[in-house]
Amino acid sequence: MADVIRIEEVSAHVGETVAIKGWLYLKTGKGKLQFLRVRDGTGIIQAVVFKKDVPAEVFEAARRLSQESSLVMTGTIRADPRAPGIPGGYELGVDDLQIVQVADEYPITPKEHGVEFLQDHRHLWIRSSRQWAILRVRATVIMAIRDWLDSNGYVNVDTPILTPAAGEGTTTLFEVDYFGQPTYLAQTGQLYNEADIYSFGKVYCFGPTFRAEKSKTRRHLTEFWMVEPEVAFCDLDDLMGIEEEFVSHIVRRTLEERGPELGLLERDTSALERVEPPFPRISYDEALEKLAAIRAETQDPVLKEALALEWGSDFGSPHETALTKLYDKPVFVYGYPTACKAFYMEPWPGRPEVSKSVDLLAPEGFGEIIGGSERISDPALLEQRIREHDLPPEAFTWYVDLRKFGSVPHSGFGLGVERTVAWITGTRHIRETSPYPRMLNRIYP
RNA sequence: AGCAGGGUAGCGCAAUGGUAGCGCACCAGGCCGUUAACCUGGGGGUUGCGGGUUCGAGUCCCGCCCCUGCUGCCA
Repeated sequence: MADVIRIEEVSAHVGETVAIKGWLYLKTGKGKLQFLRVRDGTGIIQAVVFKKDVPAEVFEAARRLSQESSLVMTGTIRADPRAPGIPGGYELGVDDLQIVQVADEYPITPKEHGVEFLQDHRHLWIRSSRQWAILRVRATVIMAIRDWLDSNGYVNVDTPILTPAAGEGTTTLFEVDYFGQPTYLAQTGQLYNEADIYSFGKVYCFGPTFRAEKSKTRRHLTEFWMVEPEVAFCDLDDLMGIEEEFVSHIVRRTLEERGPELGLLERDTSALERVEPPFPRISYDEALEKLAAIRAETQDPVLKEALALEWGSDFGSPHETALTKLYDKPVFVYGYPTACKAFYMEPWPGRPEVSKSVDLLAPEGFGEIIGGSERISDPALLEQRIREHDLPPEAFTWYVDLRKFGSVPHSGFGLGVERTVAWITGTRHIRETSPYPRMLNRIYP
């Protein structure tokens, strides 16, 4: 039997007789000619079955194939500019064809479907070319994340998912019964990261996090993946430098390795090619001024109302969108009011009402993909903040301990994988960037 | 949680209070280069659930369930 090749590598096999194992994605029959578009997991290729070139039973088999039927084809690869596929431009002239299974009537057709129907069939929907491309990009983003961190001196030290107390008292947590003791699914690994830097210097944790927020928006999941680097002897400026190198690397790797997928998604890659350091850095105060200016200019009363903001409040979605439209690459906003941020953030020198925090907002209206800060290094101040936020001091004894044994300025951030993939792929709703998204009202399949 | 929109064939949609229809998918037939092919024919319905108004309800009224979009919260 001919060697089995992967569609991804088809250009290296022109003129050869090969075998391809896969599933029928689409069939357009034409009398004595059958066009089969076949997926194998690495791409899609058009296979052509001519009645005069194959035995009658092979042609009959091709005619019987239903969408998603599994098959093994043997034939010759040829270049043909008419041929669709990923990558396009090549097709298989079929000599022989074995059906592995004729699929039952497949519910997802090439036509339109509603959101609920597609989500109910997520186990099948992931085969669709758009979903396939997004999830391939996701895998590359994850590889680029690990690659950059591993090759820049970060040690991967994963943090627990079952935790005894809230990481950031503010958000709602999923409670689980841990042998009779109430325990929570982690919403961040940051506090443990802060312990780990005192052993390794630079660390990151990477895994799923859980937030029981009743959010129903295009940018929220209740279970999402987050990578959280944490660095000793690192201030807020250093942190922004790390973030822009890190994010630029992720984008560059995706452009290098997932061109066909981004093409299928019709992503404007010129916008991604501009993502190189340095990124603009604006303070919260400057951002407020820019928003006020946009607000003064707009004729749209709805937007005018949505952009109203007092000093001291955190940005909402409309503010982020308006702000990022001013730039053609990701933008840092730093120095948020202390009152709207977590308890552990270092205050700005001389301005206790401002924290040494920084968010990174993705361009084109995709919004926040990173949240980070310099952490409090003084034990007395940290204890004071725990009291001010009404957190149970006994749960944070170990965390305060870290400030007593060689405390140093340190900073870290969390990057949301799904939001980053949504931005890079140009996907409007975050649910398509997770293989099996968990949301308010969605836990199946 | 708030505001707005929606639920009719497997899927996407239509239907002044008066015989529930169209496209896709599916089945049968035709077609030698299709790009979500096309042509001819065919089967397929408890109109989300419960009550009410009416001679008559997919359509109007009340309650409930579910979905979508946006906002808040955040990555």
